[in-house]
Amino acid sequence: MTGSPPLLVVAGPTATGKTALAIDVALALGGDGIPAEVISADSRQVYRGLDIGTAKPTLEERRGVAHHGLDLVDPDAPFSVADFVDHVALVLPAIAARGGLAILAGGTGFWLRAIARGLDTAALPSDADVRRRVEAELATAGIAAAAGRLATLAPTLAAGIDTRNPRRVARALEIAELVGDRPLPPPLGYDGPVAWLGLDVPRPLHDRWIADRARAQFDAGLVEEARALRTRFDPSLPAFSAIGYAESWALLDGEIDRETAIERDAARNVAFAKRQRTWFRREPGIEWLDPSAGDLLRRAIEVAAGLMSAR
RNA sequence: GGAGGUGUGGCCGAGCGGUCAAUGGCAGCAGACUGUAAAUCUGCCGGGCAACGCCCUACGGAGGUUCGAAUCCUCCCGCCUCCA
Repeated sequence: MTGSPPLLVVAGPTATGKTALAIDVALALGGDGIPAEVISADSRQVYRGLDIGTAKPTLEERRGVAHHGLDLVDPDAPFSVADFVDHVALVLPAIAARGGLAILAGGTGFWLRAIARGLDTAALPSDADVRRRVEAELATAGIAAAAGRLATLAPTLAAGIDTRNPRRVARALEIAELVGDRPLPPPLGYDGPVAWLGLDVPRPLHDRWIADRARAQFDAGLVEEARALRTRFDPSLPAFSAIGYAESWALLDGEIDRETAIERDAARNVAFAKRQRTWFRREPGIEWLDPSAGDLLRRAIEVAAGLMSAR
């Protein structure tokens, strides 16, 4: 009846096996007659063509489990949390109608939170023209001037953001111009049972997993994928800040050798994982599991089953 | 053999007599993050301390000049380029 099915969130830093676990759980539940579908919450896997570099699960790896959140737009299309929220809002009711479980798996903490805690995107509109103007203002007048204008235009909003961060200032100005000065809306919450699982591996081991995956991606043709993408799209697109592409291009251009490219790829992933941990540390209620230790699948299935009966 | 260049903190790279424990970048550590979030931003980042100040160790090595050197001189070591 509800538009929201039980939601199992699988969080954690990159290269810890979130996707694989999500699929395993979905298959296990499917075996018990409960349709479970995976929703990827990954800000780079939404782009078509960024496959190897984003570790997007292949059709084979998906093993027949329905996936959402993948290949939503071309790399030159803007795609923000709000777009993700919209997409998921379409997917969720369908899963609910089938009496299924939604498994939201991914490393983009902000997106995970937007779904599982309910980001009120309607209260925080966006407008391309306003946005363009505000960004131009920021570029010419500078961050200090823009922050100053924000402080007078929308003191409440200004007080709540990092006024040294150009992106935050731009967004706050955009909101201020569109809806005026008002406090940020509280989270909407999730309309159904939710459980958070987090996957993490001890650092030294994780570093190795990351290095291995980086090499595997290069072996699997990441460079060729990057080369092809560059012929069709502007390399400065936000999508290509995904790890692995700049490294591949540098390799193609003869600036670095293959080993260096792999090393850099891994190093960036390690740093990224660190930022992800910082984010998830602040996320309350995560049950952390170590994929290198015990049988996390059993536990994950337990939690999933619990969610279904809590429905 | 001759001419020249170069050696700086984990890496890259400024500094070229004092205001230098040494700009900046990267990496690292900690953190923020309600529409670019694999993004963006902030703080810390030689060691020690009774610590808004002091001490120690530091700019290839050893000496020297100077009140004072990473910065000048000498020798040595390493690397690079050019001429033979």
